[in-house]
Amino acid sequence: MPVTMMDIARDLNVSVVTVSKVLRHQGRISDATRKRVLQHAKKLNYQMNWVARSLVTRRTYTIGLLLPEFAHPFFAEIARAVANGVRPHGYHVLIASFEEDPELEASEVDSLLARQVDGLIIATAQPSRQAEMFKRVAARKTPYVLIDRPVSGLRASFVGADNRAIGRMATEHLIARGYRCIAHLRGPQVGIAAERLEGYRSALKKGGLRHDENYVVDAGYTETTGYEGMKKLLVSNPQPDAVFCYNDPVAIGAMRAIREAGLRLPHDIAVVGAGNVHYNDALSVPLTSVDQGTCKIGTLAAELLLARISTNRGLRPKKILIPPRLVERESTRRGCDS
Amino acid sequence: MPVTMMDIARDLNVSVVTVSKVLRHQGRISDATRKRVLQHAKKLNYQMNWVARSLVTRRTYTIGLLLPEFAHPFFAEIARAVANGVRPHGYHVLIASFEEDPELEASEVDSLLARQVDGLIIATAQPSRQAEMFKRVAARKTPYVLIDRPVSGLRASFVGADNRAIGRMATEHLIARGYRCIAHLRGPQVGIAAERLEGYRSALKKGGLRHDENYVVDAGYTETTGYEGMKKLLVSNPQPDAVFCYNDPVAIGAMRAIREAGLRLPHDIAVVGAGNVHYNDALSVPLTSVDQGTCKIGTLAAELLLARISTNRGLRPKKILIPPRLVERESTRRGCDS
DNA sequence: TGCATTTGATTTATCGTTAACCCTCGAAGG
DNA sequence: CCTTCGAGGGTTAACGATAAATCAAATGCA
Repeated sequence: MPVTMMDIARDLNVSVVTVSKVLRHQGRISDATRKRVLQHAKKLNYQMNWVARSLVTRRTYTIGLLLPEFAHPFFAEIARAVANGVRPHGYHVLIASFEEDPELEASEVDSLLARQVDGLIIATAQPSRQAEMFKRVAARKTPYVLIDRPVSGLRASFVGADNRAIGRMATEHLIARGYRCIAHLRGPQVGIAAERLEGYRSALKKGGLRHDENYVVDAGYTETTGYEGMKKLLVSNPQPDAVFCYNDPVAIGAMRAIREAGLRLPHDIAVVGAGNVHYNDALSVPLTSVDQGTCKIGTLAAELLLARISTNRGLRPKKILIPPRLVERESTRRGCDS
Repeated sequence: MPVTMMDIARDLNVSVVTVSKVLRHQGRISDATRKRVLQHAKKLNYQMNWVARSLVTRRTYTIGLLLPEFAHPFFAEIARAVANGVRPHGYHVLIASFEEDPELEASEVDSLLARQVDGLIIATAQPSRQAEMFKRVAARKTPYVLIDRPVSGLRASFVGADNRAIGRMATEHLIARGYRCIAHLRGPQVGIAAERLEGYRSALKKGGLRHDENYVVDAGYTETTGYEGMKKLLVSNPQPDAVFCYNDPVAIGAMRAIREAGLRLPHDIAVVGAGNVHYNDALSVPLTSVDQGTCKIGTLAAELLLARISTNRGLRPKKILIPPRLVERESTRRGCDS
């Protein structure tokens, strides 16, 4: 029912190809006919049928964005950056979230491939060594870029935070502020958490501080688990005077536990988070946090992917680590209030 | 390069149509050939080319989701609900954000239509009476559902919060808790804010309280503007003992202003927000808020749209208002601490 | 046996565009 | 006058699927 090139062609007594050429600014067309076509197209309010075009050009100008979960502010911001990054180049974004379910993830990847996306950006939840899914993507020669969660042993482009640096920076900050007994609420048993832990350790070592294994407690990645984790830390002896938390929600949970224990923040215990979510300022004690450059991750991933798409091969995988940035707030400012 | 139906057909000495029928579970096919086709398809790792299918069936199984902005938790959650809502029906979501720019919005709508989406879900920023964009959508007979922001005078389906009820519920709650001098930090000059204001007024009236125009102050929709707005309210005479805020960020800003003025919360002034963002619990004084059923908005919009798509016409526009729900926290619990 | 019906598959014609090649006509050049 | 060439188009054949119609062989039924 919508207007097609044929409608224009018929009305103007020219061939469909001529119309197509005009609309693509391609081929030799006289100014006269070009004008007529353009004018009539506008009059009929013609809109390209991208499905038809895609079929023949084999390009959809669509990229797939596969995320574990959108509601999370981190991924939401990435989605935003990706969409804004590809728009100027005429691309659109087909999103899919898989709620941290690896099987759903794989099936969504297949769907996106079937829809002929030109490229994929994935924050994967595939268990390591399970490269089956990526093989299928590679088999189609569809370019893809991993974000946030690297997959060891996979020759693929990657953009993510420098988690070691995050751990190091947070811990060094605490040391610089004079804290000496620094604990860590670590995240779930995956690569990211391990790297942040490693950064924490290396900073302690470099600062000449003893590393006590009791000061590292599993705390998941939510506020609740952070709260629980902190309660465990509070009974250790000696009580830590600072905590580096896996992420901001964990830090928020930890702060609640600290307050409930009747301790003052940051006077008795300082807290650093990671992620720098935008409401950190609004907390009772604004939270010092390591910003992981979320927006940049999305932007760079988009850039990288578009580069892969246009120069269709020859490029070797590129890994980009975004350097973190410390945003200091009240939760680590002992110097100021005591 | 990818495997096509023709590859399968050639290998098996059957026609392409036979393959197509098997894959669609349609038409009469003997068990023998069905099995052969299925087996060979799996062996070649065949994946449907949805672009080709869409061209002939005129259905892309793709819906467009147009949002003013994704990073906002409200819209992020809606996106999530929509995606999860349509997935079981085989649909995918093409997203576009327009950063509150009406012109960009219109151009994105055109792009999505050109990509032949089966339907659209839009949280529009088109100025009222500017239905040009919607006319183009309607001209294509592409079903669409508006969310969150209604457009007056447009015969279109809509799903959103019941803003009058939100204003009423928040205010009634304050009245029930014994507050008598209730102010309102209102949002920007659009429909939503006006309705919440209206709800606020009607609750005051119903509660037999006098309505003082000085108690209604513009406060935008961000924390900063909320902070500024509250400072103005604090110098009014008599000082209000409760504030209903347009949304949670505004409420957070207001709470900061209250604290900075040396007043206790909720003892001296109570605060209610709206939106019930998920970090309200983590604030210094957990914020009472009116939940607007964000998730439900997305889910229902998806449902409604799919219904329009499948029964292609005859349905008259349907407007759904999600009834709000009050979530009480510390910020309005005077009874408890005094 | 003869004719209608069912079964299982094939043929043909799109869907709306683009790629690749072909055609025509007038002007230029020898 | 004949050839050549380029400008300005047109023709034909995909792209990878589905819809609709058709067909041959097997089956049913009187």
